[in-house]
Amino acid sequence: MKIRTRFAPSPTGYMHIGNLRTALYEYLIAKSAGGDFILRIEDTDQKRYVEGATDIIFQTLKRVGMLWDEGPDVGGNYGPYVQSERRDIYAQYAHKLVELGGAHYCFCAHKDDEDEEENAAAYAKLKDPCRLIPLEEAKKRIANGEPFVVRQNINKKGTSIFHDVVYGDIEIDYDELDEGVLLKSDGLPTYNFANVVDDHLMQITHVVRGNEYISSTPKYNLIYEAFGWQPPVYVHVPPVMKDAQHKLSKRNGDASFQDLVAKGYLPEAILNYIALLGWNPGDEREIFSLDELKSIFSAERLNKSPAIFDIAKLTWMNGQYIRNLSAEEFDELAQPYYQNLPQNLDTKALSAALQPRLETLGQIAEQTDFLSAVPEYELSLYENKKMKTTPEVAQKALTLVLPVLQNIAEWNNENLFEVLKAVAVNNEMKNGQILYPVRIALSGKETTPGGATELAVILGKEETLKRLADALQKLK
RNA sequence: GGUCCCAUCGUCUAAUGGUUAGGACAUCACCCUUUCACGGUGGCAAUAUGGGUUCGAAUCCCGUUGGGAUCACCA
Repeated sequence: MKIRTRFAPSPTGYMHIGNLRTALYEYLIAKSAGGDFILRIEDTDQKRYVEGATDIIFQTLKRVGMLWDEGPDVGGNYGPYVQSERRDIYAQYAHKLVELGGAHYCFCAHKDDEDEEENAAAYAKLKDPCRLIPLEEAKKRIANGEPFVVRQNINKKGTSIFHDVVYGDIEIDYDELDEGVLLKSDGLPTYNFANVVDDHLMQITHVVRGNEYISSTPKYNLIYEAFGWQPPVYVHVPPVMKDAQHKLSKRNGDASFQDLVAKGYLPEAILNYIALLGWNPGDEREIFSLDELKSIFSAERLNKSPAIFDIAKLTWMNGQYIRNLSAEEFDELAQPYYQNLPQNLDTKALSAALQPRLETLGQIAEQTDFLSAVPEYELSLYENKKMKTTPEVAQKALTLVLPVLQNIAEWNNENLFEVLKAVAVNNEMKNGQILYPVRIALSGKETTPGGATELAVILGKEETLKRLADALQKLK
């Protein structure tokens, strides 16, 4: 049978990292076996619906290259793929489930908000009195327009056992299960019902979801059983954590996928990193493209315990991705970050200097701030033990360098370096005694992307000479 | 609280009864070097704990401790 998995997010806002990882695993389980990956939007909670959230889901998946075979926009044979458009289907199956003895109608008034939990506990533990209402009578009340919900029946006694790919066999007593609402009074299903009906109707073979659903899985199996349906293979995954105690969540202001992209992380690197958060290939490789993951992924290697999201390692990995870019690709990705720089810069040279020095594109700003204008700096910056420089040495160096650079034949790194080295030799100075002051004079910073000659190339002849002259003034 | 789940360096993890417990990030040192990086070499660093089982346990069993999840007309 063809493997079919689905990513079924609620459109409640930004795509967070845990969600994206779940989607990745779903995608990989399907694609590593030549199966289909389906996108379904679970918008049955109108209160939480956020405008535009669906677009973010589409864009994010496309951005990382996880294309879906069926979904709201591309269609498919099992649509619609938006739950709010499947209302009639759920109602039909809910009534059918009542007929089959798997659920009952409940007319207890629902008090909004406040005591919701106490409210629910009362029905769940003491058993809903509405269970005793004869079916015929219940139908009459419904026909009369009385508001109702459909509540699951938990009739079984003893222990439920199910198998999970990650956690193995799990046993839970039926006593622990409560008779939750399957169809709300607004006519829409709860997750508990919608996911079962949809997964069956859409012929989903593998259900991947957070391990917080483990304890309610027996309830879903009861529904499958009542309908005579085959339950899917379950793959419950542990959460992605912010620290040892807390899940990563947007509530905490933790970074979402788009936040990371905005900070200059590459989508490919983010995807690569999160794949490794709870999974490993069994050998020591760490850098993978999505295509490579497709060919080596195996759900059996998924981990049971939560993984803490470590931005430091992502940052390192992002640096690896940046370095693996071709010079052209990097230059193109960097362009948006060059917007505030002077017009006449040699950005090719700038990109070449930046590429090996960056871990995120967002670092471009701090690395290039001196290009617009030399920042204020103390003369003590010319002091460097290793280079054997002092402000006095610097003054001498710049005085010697200025006329030489004015007459240089061609303004490129090779020439500049040769010429400056010659200045050092001719004056019995160390290379560093010439080059270090030049670099400081050009940048006003202790650390820069590139050495003296590279900065000179980036700035161009005119600006370089101007900055050297300015620095000399300052040193006098 | 009941129930379920989890537990290897600071972090991500490997080792499915026999390894000097391996790798990566971070960190530290050194090398390279026109600063800083990149790159290279090396160091520090872990089986939560107590009992079993076994010739032999990170690995299997039990307890303890710690952590998480769940107990909604949210998903």
